[in-house]
Amino acid sequence: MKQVINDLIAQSLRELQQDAQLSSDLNVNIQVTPAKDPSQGDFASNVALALAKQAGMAPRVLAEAIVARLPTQDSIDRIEVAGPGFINFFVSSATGHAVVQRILEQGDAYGASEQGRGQKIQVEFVSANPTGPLHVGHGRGAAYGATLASLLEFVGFEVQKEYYVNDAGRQMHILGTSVWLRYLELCGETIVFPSNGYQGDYVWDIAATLHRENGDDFRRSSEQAFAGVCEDAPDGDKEKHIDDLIENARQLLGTEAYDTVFDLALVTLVDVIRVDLAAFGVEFDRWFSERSLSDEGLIERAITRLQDNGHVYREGGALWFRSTDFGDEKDRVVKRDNGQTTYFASDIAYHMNKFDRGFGKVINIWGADHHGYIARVKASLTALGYEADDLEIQLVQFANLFEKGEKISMSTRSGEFVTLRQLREDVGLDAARFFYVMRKAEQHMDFDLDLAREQSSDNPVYYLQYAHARICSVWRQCGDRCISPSLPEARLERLDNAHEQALIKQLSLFPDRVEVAATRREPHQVVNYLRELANQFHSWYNAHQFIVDDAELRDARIALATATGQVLRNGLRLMGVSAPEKM
RNA sequence: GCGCUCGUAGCUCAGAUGGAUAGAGUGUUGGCCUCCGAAGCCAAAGGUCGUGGGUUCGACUCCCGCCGAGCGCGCCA
Repeated sequence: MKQVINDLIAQSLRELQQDAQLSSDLNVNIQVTPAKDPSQGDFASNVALALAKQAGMAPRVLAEAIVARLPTQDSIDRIEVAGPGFINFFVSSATGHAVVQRILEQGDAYGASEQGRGQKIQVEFVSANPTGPLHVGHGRGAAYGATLASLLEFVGFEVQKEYYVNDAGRQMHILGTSVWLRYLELCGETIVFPSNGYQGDYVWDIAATLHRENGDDFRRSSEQAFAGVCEDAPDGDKEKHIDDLIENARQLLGTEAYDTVFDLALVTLVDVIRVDLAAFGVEFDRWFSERSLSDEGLIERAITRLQDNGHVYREGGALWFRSTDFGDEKDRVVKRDNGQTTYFASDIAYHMNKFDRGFGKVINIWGADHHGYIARVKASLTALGYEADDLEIQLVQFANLFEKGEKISMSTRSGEFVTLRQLREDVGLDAARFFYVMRKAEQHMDFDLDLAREQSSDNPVYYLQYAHARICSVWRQCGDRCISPSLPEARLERLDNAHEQALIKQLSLFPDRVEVAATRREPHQVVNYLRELANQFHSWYNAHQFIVDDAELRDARIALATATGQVLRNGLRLMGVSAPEKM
């Protein structure tokens, strides 16, 4: 409908231009928005206001001129000029009835579109280091990314969901060594666990598996493990301490055994993460290994390409990428003086690889703490000859967990954190998913555990689900009373009260809101839409009886209720939230 | 110090590309079930949109200064 009105206005403007009432070189962006108040019609446009200056006419005069040239259209009953120069459109009720029909016909597909047809888009999200189970901090990115991916798919994009596994860094070595030290303890060695090691219980679990599968094969004495190691904090350097331990582990175990320990830790944790995410309703199409980049020579290739393009120089024994040429605030090292490539070099290679895989658009969902990397990654893409704007980075702010009015603080290293699994088991999948996407992603958010846990009216997720359950209940009631509504022949013109008209209009807005949410990468728009929809349904439900003796009216109302249920279901599905028939 | 994100009702938050009277939820107060699910509905109260300037027909929205919060500024990953 919005599009129809848009076209009408465009046509009117063309005519005015042909008649030379308007100059032909106008720069117009026609804006049609749903009206806020029924007295202002169904849709409103501010073109006259926006164009008044360019046209050299008073807004209201221009508005009248536009209206005079608007082609007539069955779907529009009335057009008015109002306020400072708005053009208000009153849509005919038949148009609304057609919407209800369409929803019932299209079912799960109502709201879908072809906007992104033929375009490949990648959404990379979560990508947490596999050094421990996911915690609640990762949940927001997971829920946001999964919902965004669903939205993009719904509007026709070919979407690939990817998880970048950081399996090559120092953190992984710290994890591997932490596992090995715990294993030594299980073998009977007495050790003082490094303050910088991973202390969570899961490290013990992996160590136990290691011991079960390998017996004492990897046992070395505590004295050997700690030989020549720098002192730990508080008196020593805890970073140096753990690095020395890693080096000792490598020496004592040899490559093969060391890799066995390392890989067991990696494989176990990636698996834990995969299972946690699946239970959270989030599935990935691909798990991309950072190590595979170097295995396949992609990092060297990326650096060579930068070099060939003349964007690399050597200084102080290291190789630097001159990212300042592309808007970064300082140049970045890609290869250290010890010959090792940096994490950033991997990132360059990874993004190069993404675009080489044919994605027209790549969306990275990052925690807000990574914002400092945007400039350098984009710089590298430009330097390699890619279009940096094809990489879109969506930052997700942290969510602070609150319980009993107090903030819960967390630390991965110490093992003190609420895991995503605990959260889900605590508040339930629906509430967890819903709470995470309820707010705009870049907004700092307080996650109220008590509220999420609450199975009461205070919990917003139930508000939507309750509306859906009520609709299903109406059908059950019909069954109990041996009434079988006939939807296809429903006389929808019987839906004439204000509640019904408001509800129908809201239903008609769904496809547009989905498109806006997808285009602007704002899943919370869907949440807001559904709350409005549920609110309109509840109001109507309270004001009118559905199951009435008048069969015509009854069928019409049940048709509208059913259509509402369908839209609620479609919206909730996008967010990974269930639409229960009873609750 | 520099940079990024943000600041809207007591609390938690919506308000794209500037548009009509700044909106929900929650909390407070008062109503509504002999009736399809009261996990619901209706109403009232609640605001200097952090602050001071600027741009214009019009600013929560754009520009500049200041205040406050979170995060980031490694040859770590």
